[in-house]
Amino acid sequence: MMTKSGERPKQRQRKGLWSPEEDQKLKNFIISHGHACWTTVPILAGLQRNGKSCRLRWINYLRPGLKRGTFSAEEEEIILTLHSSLGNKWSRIAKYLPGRTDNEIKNYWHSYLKKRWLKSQPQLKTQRSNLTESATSLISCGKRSLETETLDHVISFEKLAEKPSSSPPQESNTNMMNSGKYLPKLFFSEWISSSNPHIDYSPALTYSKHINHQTEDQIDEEEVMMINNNNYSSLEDVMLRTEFLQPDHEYANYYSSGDFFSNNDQNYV
DNA sequence: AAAGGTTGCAACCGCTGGTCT
DNA sequence: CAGACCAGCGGTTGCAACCTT
Repeated sequence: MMTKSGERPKQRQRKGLWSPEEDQKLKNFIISHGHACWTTVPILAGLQRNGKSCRLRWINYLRPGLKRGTFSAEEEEIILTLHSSLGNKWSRIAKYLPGRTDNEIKNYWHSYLKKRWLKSQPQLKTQRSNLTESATSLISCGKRSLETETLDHVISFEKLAEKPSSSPPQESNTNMMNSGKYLPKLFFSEWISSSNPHIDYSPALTYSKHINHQTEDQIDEEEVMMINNNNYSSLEDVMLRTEFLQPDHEYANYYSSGDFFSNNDQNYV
């Protein structure tokens, strides 16, 4: 008999931090058997955990190829750029950061966000208060936290505004901030609907090309025009269109495919 | 030195969407 | 078609480590 969540009746399942022994058991089991069904993994591996917990532990901690330690400036840029367009879609952001997990990125964002907020520049405070004020009336009816939701986008926008020469030639970032031309679309991008592929993400789209490690020469004029004219329907369209140019492309797919079982066992000791 | 506050991060919880029967 | 199962996602919580007073 199974519960609704697919778990077998508990024989007192453990919670909390994982011990090194549990880690080893899980790691050994998945290396030798894979994980066809997570609900059966703890049973077969002899762990008093639920499948969800095992999955999370594997993905966030035990999976091979995970990067540990602080984020590089480049990774920060990628997160900020993608977040400004995608919102809190951590798993989607994580796809562009090989070796980083959605949980890690999410945690980093919330830590980073506070620092940025405290360090924020005086001239942006007015703009921020205007933004949060206008946002309050729209968001107050929702269950989501105004501080986290609105701030996320304000901070993202700050980052975009700071970029020195990455703005589209026809309009400076400062002007974008002041004119408010793009603000509502970007600021409320997630609030409106993060799943809507037709939302206009112009500023982030324009800036997104910089995270692909490409020089201007590598982006042909047609693509620049398409981006600036917003002919892509979403940021992912841009990313998908360019990701095959990235050296990390195979690396990123490698993790999502699970192919490491077949050819990367030498990573284990 | 100790108490209280803050930060960072691992893990849990509840929800959603896809798949299967 | 409906319901059950399951994986995955994002929000939230708990707690240890660190910092401040």
